[in-house]
Amino acid sequence: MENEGAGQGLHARVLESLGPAITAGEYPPGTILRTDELEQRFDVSRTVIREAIRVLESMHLVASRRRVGVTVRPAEEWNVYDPRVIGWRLAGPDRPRQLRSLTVLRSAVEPAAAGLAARHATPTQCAELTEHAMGMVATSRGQQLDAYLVHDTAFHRIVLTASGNEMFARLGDVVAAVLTGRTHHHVMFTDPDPAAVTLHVQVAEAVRIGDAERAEALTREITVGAMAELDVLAP
Amino acid sequence: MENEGAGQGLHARVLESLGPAITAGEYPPGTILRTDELEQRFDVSRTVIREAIRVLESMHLVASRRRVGVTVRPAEEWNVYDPRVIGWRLAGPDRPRQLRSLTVLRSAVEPAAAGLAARHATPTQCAELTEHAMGMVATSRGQQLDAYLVHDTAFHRIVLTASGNEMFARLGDVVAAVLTGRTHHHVMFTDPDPAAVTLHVQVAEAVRIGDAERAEALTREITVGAMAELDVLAP
DNA sequence: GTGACGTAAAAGTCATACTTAAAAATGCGC
DNA sequence: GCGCATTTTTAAGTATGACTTTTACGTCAC
Repeated sequence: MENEGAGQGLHARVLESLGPAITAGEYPPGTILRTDELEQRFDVSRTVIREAIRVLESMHLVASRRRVGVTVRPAEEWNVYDPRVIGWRLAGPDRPRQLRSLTVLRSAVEPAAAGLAARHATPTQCAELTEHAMGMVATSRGQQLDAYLVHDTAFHRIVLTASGNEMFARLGDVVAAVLTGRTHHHVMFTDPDPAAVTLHVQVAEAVRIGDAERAEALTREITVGAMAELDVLAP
Repeated sequence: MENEGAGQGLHARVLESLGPAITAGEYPPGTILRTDELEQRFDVSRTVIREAIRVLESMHLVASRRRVGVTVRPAEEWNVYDPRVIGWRLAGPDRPRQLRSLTVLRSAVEPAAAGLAARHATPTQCAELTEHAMGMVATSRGQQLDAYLVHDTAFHRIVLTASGNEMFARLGDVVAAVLTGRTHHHVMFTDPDPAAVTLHVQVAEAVRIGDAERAEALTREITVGAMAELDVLAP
């Protein structure tokens, strides 16, 4: 996930404080925030608070109504595909749930993307794919998890992009976040599953020769593995 | 798609003017919008413009930099999952492309959702599913496309919700938009494909008895049909 | 109790003054 | 003429006070 950090400007600072708090459930649905209260709390002007509120509103995290105030909306109404919302939830107490739902999404999307990639990938993309698969092999043993992760995320990002579907392509950050989260939460000592590494190599090959069926099936195996892995860890 | 229309407030009015224009490609990437110029154009105060800009910025449609202005970002950077962005693009010249990419997304997600629904659907949801499948049968003949559409969208929305995955559930609006768009663009005279109607009935049944494999396979058939249908129409 | 009405509270809007960052122009030494 | 530091300038960012609009809520008459 792109680290926008505190962003620039005061409104971003307010946003980076309220956003995580709301998505963490610190303000139950229906909670009312008053503008002038926030003004004092953050010691900034109305302008700044209002702009932050507008952004939260566009994420459907809050709704602003006259004579009432800014009310926190229930989680079911949030724009859960907003990269920032995803980032905040991954950083908060809802992390396990979020990681799980994203992995399920990934399981649905990535096989389809791989199938399309087999048809549409450019020679360059095929080459990069093979390259990163090789990189994964090279770094799959001996505590090189960070280097491995770089190749892994790059690999999946390329598959999603090569699918030629813009909606798939924009999930690259999400997948990267899941993979990163997985690695850093996992037993950082265990080397990656050799079977998974092999699968990646095979996917790269299937995409290269344009075998959509095979690329899809192999990718499905990868995601099934990811789901299984999550089941072992999760509560 | 939820018709937020012009929303309330002046900033929403500005947004509903700039958003569609940008997503329609009327301002090529890199185009610079100056705040005071917009102020005059819309005859509103700085506050209003700034709030609208903040929202566009949160959608990654524009980036605001000091001493430069508000620059329009390239389409690859847009938050294409934002419901409003989807709505704007569906209403603009990019409609065919958008409809296509959403249908592909749907093809990936819905079968998986149906599989999960077979495991997690509540009795109530099963009942509703059957009810709407019946409704589709009842309205599938004799120019009742509007009534049919109501059942169709409800059906798919329930499947997505019943999957128990929040990310899937939030695609309900998207699927509804695609179905609606399909119906209203299509030959509004042709009755729905009887095979598709039957498939919906069978999906409802599979979900009811908890046959995940079958629910997934049948839903895949539905989405394959939707893709094929699109291929016939599209340029 | 119900309905009309008035009040007040909070968001929304506007205008203006001021601050800050950074692009661009300027000037200086070499 | 070229490179680098310095100043200038521009447009966004912030702060503030005055005013408008919507609307929840309490009041009063019936």
